[in-house]
Amino acid sequence: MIKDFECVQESYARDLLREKGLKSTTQRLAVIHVLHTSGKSLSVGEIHDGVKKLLGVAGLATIYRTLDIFEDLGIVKRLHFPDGGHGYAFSRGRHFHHMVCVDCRGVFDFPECPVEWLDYASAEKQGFRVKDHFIQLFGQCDKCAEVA
Amino acid sequence: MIKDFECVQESYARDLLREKGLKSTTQRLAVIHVLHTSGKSLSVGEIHDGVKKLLGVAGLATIYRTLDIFEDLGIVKRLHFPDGGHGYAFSRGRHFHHMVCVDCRGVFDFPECPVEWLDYASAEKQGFRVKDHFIQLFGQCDKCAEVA
DNA sequence: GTAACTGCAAAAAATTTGCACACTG
DNA sequence: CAGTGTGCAAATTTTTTGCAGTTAC
Repeated sequence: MIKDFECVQESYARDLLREKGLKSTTQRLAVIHVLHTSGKSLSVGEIHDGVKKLLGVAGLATIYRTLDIFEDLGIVKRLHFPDGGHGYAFSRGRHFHHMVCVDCRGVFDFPECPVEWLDYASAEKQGFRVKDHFIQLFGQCDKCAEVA
Repeated sequence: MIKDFECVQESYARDLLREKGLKSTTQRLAVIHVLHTSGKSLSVGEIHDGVKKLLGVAGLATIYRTLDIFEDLGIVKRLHFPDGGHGYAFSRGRHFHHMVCVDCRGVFDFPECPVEWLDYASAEKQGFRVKDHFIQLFGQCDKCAEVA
């Protein structure tokens, strides 16, 4: 087992996994470590590479399975990019929204949820009951703005 | 050329295509027809099947290319579903938001844009300039609510 | 006419599955 | 030690590409 993994997300993940009777394996913690040190959203391939660098070997299938679990647990969120691609990033929970820098794919919390402020009058007028939503903001972060 | 294609989206698409120097081919109009008659979001495969039924033959590659173009033009929007899948539906423009019924994948307009009501104070506090956003609401439509 | 398009078949990319072995709790 | 999880390789699924032959304008 590799030391130096400690971060908020790790202990949180350990707890959630334990609650569900799932195991905190080296590979799962490595995925967390990779996401943590990158500080941005990563593609499946990038996560796979990071875990391989950390552990020597890692099956791509394990990465997929791990990300599925983490997404269910709300630790991680699948983000969609304007170019059609997608990636994964930490999330503070299933119902948090994120801002993504289109240049570096860095991820920032977006604390407000504008949808909650909204009454669903127009939705109900169409006979639609809103149960959940997905929001993602695109833009440019500080650092990428400087470079440009 | 197949008759009976006429719908708002068709003439709109024809105009946009012409503006860009692109051609209103039978296949492109067929994609519009299929989306129009379905009245909901469809997977690439479903669109392909629909076009094949209409034209006899249709290359899958053409469907992909057509959807890419239509998405660029803002006629069509790629929607993401909670199960990880995705599909395409008509959009009134690049910046419209939609509600998707998780049962039938029907798509409804969501006229308000809650994000526009929002000041980006918290975003700017983090040094982030918001430039665009993606919103999708999930829920249940009238008909699916009755059945359930 | 001629550029833009198409279908096809092959290639590439992305994701899933089955299974024998390994590790966590 | 029991059941969960892993790596691997193969299977599947999804998307892209190159090209010779069409078609819209």
